[in-house]
Amino acid sequence: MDLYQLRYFLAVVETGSFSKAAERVFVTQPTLSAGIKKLEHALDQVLFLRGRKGIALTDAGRALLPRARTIIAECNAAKADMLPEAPRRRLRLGIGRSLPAERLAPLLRDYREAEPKDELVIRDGSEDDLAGWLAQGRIDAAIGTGPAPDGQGVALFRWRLMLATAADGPYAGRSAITLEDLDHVASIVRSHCDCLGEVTRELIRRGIRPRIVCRTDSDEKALRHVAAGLGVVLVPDLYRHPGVRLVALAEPSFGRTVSLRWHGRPTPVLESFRLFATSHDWTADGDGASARLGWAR
Amino acid sequence: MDLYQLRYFLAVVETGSFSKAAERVFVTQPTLSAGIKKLEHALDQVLFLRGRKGIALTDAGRALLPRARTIIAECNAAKADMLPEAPRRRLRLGIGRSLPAERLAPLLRDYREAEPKDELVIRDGSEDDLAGWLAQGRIDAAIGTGPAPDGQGVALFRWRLMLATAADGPYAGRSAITLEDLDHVASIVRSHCDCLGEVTRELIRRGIRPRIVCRTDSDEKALRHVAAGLGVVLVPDLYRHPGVRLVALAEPSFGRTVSLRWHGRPTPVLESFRLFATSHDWTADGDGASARLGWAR
DNA sequence: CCGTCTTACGAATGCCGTAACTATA
DNA sequence: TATAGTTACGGCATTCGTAAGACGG
Repeated sequence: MDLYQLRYFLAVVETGSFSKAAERVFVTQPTLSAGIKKLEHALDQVLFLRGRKGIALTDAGRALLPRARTIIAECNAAKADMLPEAPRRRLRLGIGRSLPAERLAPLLRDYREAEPKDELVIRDGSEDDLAGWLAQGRIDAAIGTGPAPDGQGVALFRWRLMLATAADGPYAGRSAITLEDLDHVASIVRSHCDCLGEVTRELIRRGIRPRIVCRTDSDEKALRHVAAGLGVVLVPDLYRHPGVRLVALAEPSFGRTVSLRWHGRPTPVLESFRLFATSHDWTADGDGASARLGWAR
Repeated sequence: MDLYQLRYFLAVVETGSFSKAAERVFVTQPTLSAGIKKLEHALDQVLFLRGRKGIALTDAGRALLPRARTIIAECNAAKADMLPEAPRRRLRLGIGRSLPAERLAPLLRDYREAEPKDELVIRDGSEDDLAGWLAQGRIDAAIGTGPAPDGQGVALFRWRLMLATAADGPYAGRSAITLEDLDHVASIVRSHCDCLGEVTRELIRRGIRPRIVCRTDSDEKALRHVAAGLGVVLVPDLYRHPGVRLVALAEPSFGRTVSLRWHGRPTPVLESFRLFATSHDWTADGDGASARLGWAR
């Protein structure tokens, strides 16, 4: 067992792929692959299930994960301890309200562990807030769905609206639905949804009238109502909730590309964060279990 | 920075010397020396002060120590996690009452970190107790001053009786005293002391009569009384107490050799523990600060 | 055919041991 | 002279990159 192997291991877990992990640790993909193999051999355990859908942790891998995290975090902290008075780098980061916190948390935690000396200051707000703060220099960068000026932003991932329905409800078995299926259906409206305008316009254009049973600006409440069978709701596919199944919206697809964007010349700490964010595994769940794990269980 | 370097680092701290550390990690001494140098270079910090009296940790070394401990402990634990159902090895260890617990604790902690799967069961008792338990097979090994049958014991370290006196008291400035100096001096008697018989016999033979002001079987109480100026007391040189200075007993030297001993054929776990105990730094304080540090401060 | 991971091979790095050296007591 | 640590040098393991192969969508 060796430190670099644990770094490779964490990189694979955090990026969700061998190739992206290789980028993150600045080696070629075969080199990283060999490193993981060495680690697996040293522990005499298979750590990842390599499947066409991606990478999944085995039980042994899950057992190793928290230990690897603390080992690498302690190493980084030890190195940080030794550089006294390094000018503290700060990154003020604005985050769009529409992004679920549990998706962002792993990225922030991973970054803090990798760069313990950097200070991350998070603030969330609407897309308008973010644009304003960015222009005023009150934040250094923003993660959201707003447009990025040329060369001052990178796409991170894309989400699409999906229909959230009770796991035992009428649509639970369907692989996809269309807007027409929503006519007269008991529906919940997330009043803060980024796509609300587009969707209602399209519904009106097609003469579809869902039966609104609840309006809320809380995603959590909306999903709980769905789980309870009150109705259905359109949510970004990032969300997960017990008792709720997500069904794809077939024909007109509503969605947003979430990007990291900034204003002016990127600072060093921003470059470092950008490297992390662009190679992050956005499909993973907040607790480290992979969303792709479905195929492995 | 690399794992093997941290292992070297811990070995040096725990054994108090480069040579003994090299034995412990099964490399030659130059190899270990180079490893430490690599670590110091990687962290850009001097970790050890090499003096003629031994090794002392620098501030940087002290800062690194707890992190190195958790890193290595987590690594060992991770490896241990991967071997499920390894037949749990148990070592029942008897410890003589005369040994201060704070001297033994570092050894036990270090061993537990190095071999997290092994189970250490500690029991303390008098030397007679230890001998009896050992013969009955109720403990696997004993650490104490009793004699070891041939080939069934190894010496660990030797202590001598020293005079404990108040730091601001009359003897505090002396480098050594003789028994004669104790005539009519206010003295405390540790009634459980291993050497009590020898000492009193010698005092009587010489016609020396200290003035007994307190009898106790608590080392802690005795030393507190000394610090308060009640009198002096003879204690093993292992002891430390705030406000108490130890002065050597010049001419007749009373002492004991502490050894690890067992009965019959040593088990594998005992061999493993013996390796640790024989290369342990018995001069170090319980909190990891070195007793030899005097020369470095 | 592209994306993803594995296998194969040559080069460079670096760990390790032996041996010689230095310094203190 | 003995003990403790450092420096010098050669052997060998291993990490890394490049290139080619296997595998599925």
